[in-house]
Amino acid sequence: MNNHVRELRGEQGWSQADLAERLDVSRQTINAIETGKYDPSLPLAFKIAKLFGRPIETIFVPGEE
Amino acid sequence: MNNHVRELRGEQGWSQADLAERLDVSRQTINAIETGKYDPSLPLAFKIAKLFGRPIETIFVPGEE
DNA sequence: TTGATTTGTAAAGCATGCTTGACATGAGTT
DNA sequence: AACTCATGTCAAGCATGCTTTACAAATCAA
Repeated sequence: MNNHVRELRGEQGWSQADLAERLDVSRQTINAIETGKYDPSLPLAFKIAKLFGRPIETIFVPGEE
Repeated sequence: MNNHVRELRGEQGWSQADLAERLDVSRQTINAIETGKYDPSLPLAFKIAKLFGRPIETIFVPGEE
């Protein structure tokens, strides 16, 4: 599952630590998601989508590696 | 996290076992999601949304218990 | 070049998602 | 009554998501 978290974070000028704090998760979790180590849980995906003001489907893209 | 899986499944006249088979998961997984025992993973949420032809946000509703 | 920030990564541990197998109950048949 | 199907639930086990701590490498400012 590919995602656009890094680009969206970059648009806001946020570090991984900044984003982690806003989502109330660890910085390593953000890094793991951005580097494709694993997918977020559904609740975390919702928090990410809400923070960036976009539908989940426009941030996370299944089927890609 | 609340969801409308049971209603959507009912509209199609499918049993939990039917839906499980279409999603390639166990019947117990469907039952657990419908009864609110846990949320699906993000990949499974995508499969459910695709099967019912609706956005994830219209099937899963965070913030409710 | 030194120092501060950012990112990547690793290990160990706990929490959650999903599996198989099994059993109980209720509704509808025959 | 006996049978079948759908649903709920439990236990044990494996896979994944997330945590903290820690350290290394890259970037940029001064």
